[in-house]
Amino acid sequence: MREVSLKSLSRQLGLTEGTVSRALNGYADISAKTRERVRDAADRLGYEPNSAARRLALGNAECIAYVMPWQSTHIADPFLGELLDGISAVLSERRWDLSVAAPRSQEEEVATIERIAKAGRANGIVISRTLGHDPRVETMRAMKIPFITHGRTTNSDDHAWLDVDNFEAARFATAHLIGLGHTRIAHIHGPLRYNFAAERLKGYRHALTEAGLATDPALEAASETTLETGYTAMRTLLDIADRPTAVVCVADMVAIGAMKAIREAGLVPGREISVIGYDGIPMGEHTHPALTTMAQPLRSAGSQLAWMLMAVIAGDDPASQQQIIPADLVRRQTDSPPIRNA
Amino acid sequence: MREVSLKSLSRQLGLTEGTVSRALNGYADISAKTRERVRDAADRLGYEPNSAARRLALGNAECIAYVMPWQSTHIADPFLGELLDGISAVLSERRWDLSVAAPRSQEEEVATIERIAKAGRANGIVISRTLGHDPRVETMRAMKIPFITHGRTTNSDDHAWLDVDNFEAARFATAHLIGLGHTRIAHIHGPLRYNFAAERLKGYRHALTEAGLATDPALEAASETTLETGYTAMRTLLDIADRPTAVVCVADMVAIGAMKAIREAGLVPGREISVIGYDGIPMGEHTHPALTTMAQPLRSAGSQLAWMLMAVIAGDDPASQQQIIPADLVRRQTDSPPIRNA
DNA sequence: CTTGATTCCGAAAGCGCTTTCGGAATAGCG
DNA sequence: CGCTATTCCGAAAGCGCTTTCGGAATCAAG
Repeated sequence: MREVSLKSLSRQLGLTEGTVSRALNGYADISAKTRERVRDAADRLGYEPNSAARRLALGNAECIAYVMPWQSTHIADPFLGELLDGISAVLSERRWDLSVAAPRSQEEEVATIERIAKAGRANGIVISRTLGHDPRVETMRAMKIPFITHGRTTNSDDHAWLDVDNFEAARFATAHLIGLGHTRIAHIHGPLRYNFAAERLKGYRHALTEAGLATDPALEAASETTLETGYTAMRTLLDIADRPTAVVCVADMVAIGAMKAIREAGLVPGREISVIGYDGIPMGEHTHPALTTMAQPLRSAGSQLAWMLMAVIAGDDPASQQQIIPADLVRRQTDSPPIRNA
Repeated sequence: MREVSLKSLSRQLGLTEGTVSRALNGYADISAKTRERVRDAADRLGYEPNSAARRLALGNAECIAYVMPWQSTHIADPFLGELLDGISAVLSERRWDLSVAAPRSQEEEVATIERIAKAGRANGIVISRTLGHDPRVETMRAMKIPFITHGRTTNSDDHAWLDVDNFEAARFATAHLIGLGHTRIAHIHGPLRYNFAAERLKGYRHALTEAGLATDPALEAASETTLETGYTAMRTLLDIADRPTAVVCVADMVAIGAMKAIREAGLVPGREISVIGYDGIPMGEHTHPALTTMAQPLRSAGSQLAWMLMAVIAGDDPASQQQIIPADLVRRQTDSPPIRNA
């Protein structure tokens, strides 16, 4: 199997490389007849332009890069596949590539981004799990490379992003519990350097205040977005004197961990203590009892991100590519009015 | 921020591009002094060679591609992150790229591989979830592009692969249950086109035969590798006349689904019916009761695959890059002797 | 001091493709 | 039929880097 190049193709057709190239790329100065002839031959021989050569000549990487967050907790992210799938779907339409980098520290994250930008490896970058103040965003800004973030930062007026309305989601979930009659509502929040975690905490507090309830530091417990840390966070919440009758969790996995702690305390989630998760992972339908949660449409996030980034690359104002998606309450079995004697 | 190129760098140093290039690449015909001088300047200015140009000149993509399996069930794979992380880890040492493609059908899978090979986009390809007879393997063979598969095929003597000893793992799990005294042991298997599923089924049957027990088609139920299908498979197993007292499942998610069905039938997993999963996902520690499973070290699979593929790319005989990893029984709470009156 | 071996760098070609430019062949017009 | 406007393709430059080759300068040896 000899590599079929532009040279061999053109020689076989009795044309110049330039002509064949223009025919393939649909230039108007090639007659319809020869264009057909060239395309047929290309298909037949399975010609595919060498990507490095094309990229060099075009000065275009035809590639976007996804830089994974380095935190190890993120590695088990079940959404990664969907995200990549979504991005890849829109890229493949234009035959662009998706390159994935997995930095191993925060410094490497920044270094990776710099290298991608300087080497012209990609036309744009997408990152997720933004921090309130995110050094990655700073370097991408400095590098002047198009980018989009999955999640806002505290200062993201001028760049492209796709985010869930975290504040509103947490506020809504909390208000829902208040509506059910709860007054002692706890919150297990994520690491507050993550903007989504900080926003959800704010939303939670806002709902309390809004309803005339006092916020209580004892009712706020920290966790990572893992089952284990959700479990331990819930245990501390169970130990306090005036035990909460409900808890809103920063993530479904955290909620599942919390449910485990609740069961171990001899209580049942959704009766003595209501639990609301966040994410809408499939597993939530199958927990015992089934988890009530704030679900967000993740399936489309990847393609959405890709579309928006492509627009920025095409020259659109990044500030015009900002989109907020709502999260919906999915009521299952872990939310109910508080029990009188609890 | 003007892109710093070889030209601008060399001009600034009063040297030729060729000289600078050789200095940077450690050629011996450059004096130590100028080499230092060049490297300093390069670091200072943040020079990074343009990747397209480098690749073209080198005739080397410095990149390997991971082609995701197209099955949607796989998209929620929690291991994807670890896999990519592992691959990326070894690639980044050599400053290679990892490119990810997500085909949307079986035809596209093959087409994607062909395009990668023809366009010289990557030096090698890794795929996972191999089928017994896998068209992807055929095309990679035909394209003569180095590749490695995560999982064997029925005919994989001549290519590189990394695989778990599926047969032995299933045999061992089944034998373990037999050792506990079970005689009615069911198996929920995965889609048999997947080689791992077929192998595990074989191992299960072998263990029975080995112990002088008869295999019973009624005790073999099919599922995907999802919680839902595991649930429904278990329900059919619960309905048969002479109910099994134990079940070995093709995957942990399947086992979790099976446990749900068992609980719904008013039985408790690990008492009336023993359950053994496969994979060793973190969630298994937190199910209720905790899931006994055959665990495999997945964390290192990615880097292992990458190392081996690199060796093949470097010219090693693919047949020399084959590795089998064992799965270990992790006993938790769902395996126990059968109950007398069950 | 001459010759030959080294050391070190400049010059130039080339990787495979795209694109601009100019000119030969054809068509359109009076 | 001659002239200008079009149509279509060939020629050539260039994308930014690597690498081979040759030659000037330096060195050691005679």
